[in-house]
Amino acid sequence: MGKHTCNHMTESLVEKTLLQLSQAGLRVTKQRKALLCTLAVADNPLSAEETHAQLAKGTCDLVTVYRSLEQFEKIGVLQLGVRENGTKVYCLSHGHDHHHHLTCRSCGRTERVDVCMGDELENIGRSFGYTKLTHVMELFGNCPDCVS
Amino acid sequence: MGKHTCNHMTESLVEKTLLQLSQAGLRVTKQRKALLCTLAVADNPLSAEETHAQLAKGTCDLVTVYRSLEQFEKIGVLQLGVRENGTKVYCLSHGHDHHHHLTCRSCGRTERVDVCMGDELENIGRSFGYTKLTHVMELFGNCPDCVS
DNA sequence: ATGAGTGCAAATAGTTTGCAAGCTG
DNA sequence: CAGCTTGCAAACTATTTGCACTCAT
Repeated sequence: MGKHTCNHMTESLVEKTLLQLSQAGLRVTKQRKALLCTLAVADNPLSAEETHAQLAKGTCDLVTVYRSLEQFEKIGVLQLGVRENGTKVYCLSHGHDHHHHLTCRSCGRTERVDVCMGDELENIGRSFGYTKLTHVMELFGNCPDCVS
Repeated sequence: MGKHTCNHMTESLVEKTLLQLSQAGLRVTKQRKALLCTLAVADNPLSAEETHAQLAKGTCDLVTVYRSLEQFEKIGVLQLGVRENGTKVYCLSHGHDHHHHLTCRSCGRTERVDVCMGDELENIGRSFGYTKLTHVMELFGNCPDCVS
């Protein structure tokens, strides 16, 4: 499986995201390109460690992954999630299609859940007078292969 | 503020919860009583460290807090949440009123959000063939006093 | 009395910070 | 060439594990 090359389908997505970086005043480096490429081909949210592990050896230090992912999330190109154990995970915000995930707590298999009541929730937040609202929503369960 | 004594309002709730422990085959110890008492009077979800800090000095080791909270969550008397930074937090499941929280990321102030689309979400999970579904849902924002 | 529960110490996992050197715009 | 970015080392926070001892049932 292509470890550090982007396929045709994800190429334009990465390009578009890199553009967003510049627009946000961040610099485009080979490390960041590689990171975005990895996230673009991932079919589920990745933790910093996992993202790092996907990169060709020597591409980039783990610390850089942490720092970049955090910055990317701040400018909105990545969406933040949490695992049941508290680990932070990130996935590309494909345009405006905010979504969530259903993760098997046994094997890690992940399904995409397009339902999101984020707006509804954030309106509630607004009604309390809160601003800069964000939310985290994750589903966990045992997948069909992990009936355990 | 009453650090380690339960007031009248929370007393019955703690008693009821202790009963649930026995029914689940767990033992009732003075440490666990103290833990539940602390959680019963807390007006927002507490992390293990925070729970421990509320206890009278010497009541119980931090490790015991971790172990107990985890077990309590497993038998359903506590509800698990996550902070934006991944820290796990717990609050008493007052009967069946599953709920969520809106937390100020600056001062920590917390509001209770009674809206929950958990059933809806867990049905989606079931439609994927997943079992033992749980979910985590937390809202974060800046409260009116922390416009920053 | 028997095994669940506890405390203490130590190990882990995930993440953050400091600082000097490197690269982007 | 200014300053954002990176790497390396080290510090930290949250949480887990091993083991002998204690206590609830």
